[in-house]
Amino acid sequence: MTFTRTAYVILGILAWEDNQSGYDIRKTVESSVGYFWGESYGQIYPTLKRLVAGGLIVARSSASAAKRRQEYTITQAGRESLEKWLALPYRDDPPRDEFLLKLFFGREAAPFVSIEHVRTFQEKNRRTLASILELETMARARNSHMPGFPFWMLTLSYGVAQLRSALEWSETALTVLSALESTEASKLKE
Amino acid sequence: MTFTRTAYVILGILAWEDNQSGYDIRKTVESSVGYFWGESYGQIYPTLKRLVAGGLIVARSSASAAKRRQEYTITQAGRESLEKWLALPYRDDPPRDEFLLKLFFGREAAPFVSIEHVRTFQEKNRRTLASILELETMARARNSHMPGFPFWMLTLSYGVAQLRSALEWSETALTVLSALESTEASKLKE
DNA sequence: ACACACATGTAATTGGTTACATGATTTC
DNA sequence: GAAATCATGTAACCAATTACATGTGTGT
Repeated sequence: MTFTRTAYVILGILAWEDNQSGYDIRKTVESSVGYFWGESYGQIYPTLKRLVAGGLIVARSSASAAKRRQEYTITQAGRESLEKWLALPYRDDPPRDEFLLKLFFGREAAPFVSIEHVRTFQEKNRRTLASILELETMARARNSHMPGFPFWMLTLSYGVAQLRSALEWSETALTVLSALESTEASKLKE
Repeated sequence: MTFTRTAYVILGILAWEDNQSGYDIRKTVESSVGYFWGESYGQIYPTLKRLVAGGLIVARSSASAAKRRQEYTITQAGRESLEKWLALPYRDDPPRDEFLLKLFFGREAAPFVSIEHVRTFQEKNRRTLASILELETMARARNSHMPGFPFWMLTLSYGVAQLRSALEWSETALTVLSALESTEASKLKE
């Protein structure tokens, strides 16, 4: 049997915090690795079945079974499979950043278009940075005893560093672009 | 007719430098936006046909037709279509960074595994940074007169900023991880 | 003669999202 | 009683890569 990366995300999340439903797993993914990894239900539920079939997780109906809720636990085989996968070289998928693409072709558009894109980019990054910082504070307060904590912090500090540098860059980008806009405008007057 | 993003990449590249073949376009993409955008032949050739059918580009056999080579030129309709697309909000596709994912789950693996991943990450980033820097130098020397030049430089400076901050981060990450490794090791001795 | 770069294209597969469908439980 | 959240699942679709297939021109 062969698994997609979703399978290992699920295994990782269950190794981190056990007894979660598909629904829980999605929420956990969002609030832990969400900044750099996403999973959809359309991917999670079928993968859970396959993981059960492969013996890497086990399902049990929740204790308060009123809610038709399945909870999953990672097995020893699951841990071993996760560990093996983690030791494999990570794959970097081909990059596709539409923001940069549109900026690159900026000269084919009206000047304010690129400025608008950079502003949107800036706002998005500000919001993401704020949420990571918040997460970091909460994590430090509640989870600093967990063995996975330092790894979590590393990914957060990476995010913070990247976002801060993106925000710095966007300031200079806006300067460059508005200078460009005014020279464009003065050219039109001539 | 509806086009994928590949179509707009092609239009953008042809607006930038005209009379290119499918093969050329791929090379140009690689050496200009390659750091943040990739295109495969399996995507380029069918898209070229669709763009011709839609009247956004025109094909002509190369002057020295010996080499069975099609060259493409963007039409007025093509420029307009590109401009419209550029003005649309950029979409950010859901992030998926397997490096960060493996790092996040690092505690489920042997300590050296994460260190290895960070080292690989560092080397890749160093190489990419070097190639961007080289590209920047060449671009400045040859293309600084082009109207698209400032936009190009913005994407390059973004890349440089991101990579530098990633490289800084990886130094501290390695420090954290090796500290972790030695405490792990001393725990085993006890 | 061989290898490498030029050049074009298709078919199979992948890996994924989105929309749809359904219904229970909790909270206001 | 309405709305939001919890909860699970499937089907349709999509955008893309990869592998395959083929052949020419150029440099050594």
